[in-house]
Amino acid sequence: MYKQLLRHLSKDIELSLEEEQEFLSILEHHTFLKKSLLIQPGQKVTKEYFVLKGCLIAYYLDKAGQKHIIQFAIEDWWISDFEAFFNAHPAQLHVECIEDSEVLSLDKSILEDLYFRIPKFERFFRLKITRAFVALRNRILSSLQKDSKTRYLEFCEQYPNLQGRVANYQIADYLGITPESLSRLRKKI
Amino acid sequence: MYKQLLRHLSKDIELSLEEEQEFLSILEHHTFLKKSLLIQPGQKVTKEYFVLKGCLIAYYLDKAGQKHIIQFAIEDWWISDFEAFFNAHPAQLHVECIEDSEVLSLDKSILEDLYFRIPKFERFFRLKITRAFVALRNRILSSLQKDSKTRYLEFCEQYPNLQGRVANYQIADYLGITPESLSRLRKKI
DNA sequence: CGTCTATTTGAATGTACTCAAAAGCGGTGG
DNA sequence: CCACCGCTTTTGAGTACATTCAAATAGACG
Repeated sequence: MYKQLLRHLSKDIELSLEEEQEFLSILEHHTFLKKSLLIQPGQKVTKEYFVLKGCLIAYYLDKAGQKHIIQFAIEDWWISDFEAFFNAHPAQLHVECIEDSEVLSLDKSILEDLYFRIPKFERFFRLKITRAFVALRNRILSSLQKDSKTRYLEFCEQYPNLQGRVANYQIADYLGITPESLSRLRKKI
Repeated sequence: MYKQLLRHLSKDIELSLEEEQEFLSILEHHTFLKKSLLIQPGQKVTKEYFVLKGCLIAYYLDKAGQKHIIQFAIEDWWISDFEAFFNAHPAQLHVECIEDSEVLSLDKSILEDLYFRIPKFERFFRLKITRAFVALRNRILSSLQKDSKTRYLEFCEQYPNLQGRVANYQIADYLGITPESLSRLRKKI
């Protein structure tokens, strides 16, 4: 079960057996049912989550009761309310399971200790956040530049594994359009 | 002149005098006239830039010849084509001075050496990219959630220092609307 | 003063939105 | 196995808003 995470780490850094053990020792394993909330607005966020199995979303619920999905996460993805996590602000987002899920959690202060002891881990998380940054930058570029049909096609291409696991109205929301509009543009394809 | 950058670093990490010297020794100083291009599409991107003075933009030029501004940078900001920089891809963006500017440049491979020698710097750049990530996440959330008037007002609030230094049609582009639309909504305020 | 660029205004167009309703789909219980 | 219920998707009609294109005005700079 932890092999999955070690394989994930090994793409960026090489760890000795002791370092692997040290890392695994600070993780906690959780299972959640569909609709469970890992994070709710207002809470302190001390953990980020690595998805072993299942599917989760991070979303903002506005005053009008409208959900705005910021992130999907399936196997091998990390999820949290990262703003709250990094800046020690109260959460603004919900993080919710949309399938029964299994995750590993990583505590912020324990992780920061680890950074000091073994800088290699700081390297790993720097690379991880850098890639996430680039992905967001491309998402913005895409929304500035392209029409919704193109963005939908790109989404399908980019996240083929999400097909069938997330509802179209959630994809619509992620893309910043209404479910009706998405339905209409899908018909034209 | 380097004090500005050291002050910037000291917000996140504490450096000894030797470490400060070591860091300064790997920087290069450049001055550029308005309209100079620091990066053009297709080039290798080996440097990121810290702005000492002036104002720069990073933008994507699409097939229709339309500019799409991804980032502004003034004093104490970093700018580059970060995707190209981090992933060693050819540049997709232009980075251009919109005022006469003075910058310090930091070479990628030299910086990575430094990370190994002094992990503290890896920490600094991890924190820097993390904040940039959070800012982008908020930009996306804002574009999913809010109408263009609200987004314009937020922009003015968030970057008061850009007032008067960047043209309205550039702000319009950054917000993803046309200059005409921006002009109309400004009239209503 | 004249030129070039940026901003504003106007009118027509189009795209995506809202609201409402129907159709499709899946799961549950009789 | 079928009927029903809730939820998702589709369809339709009317509306609002941003866009395009064109032209006029305003500002900056040599």
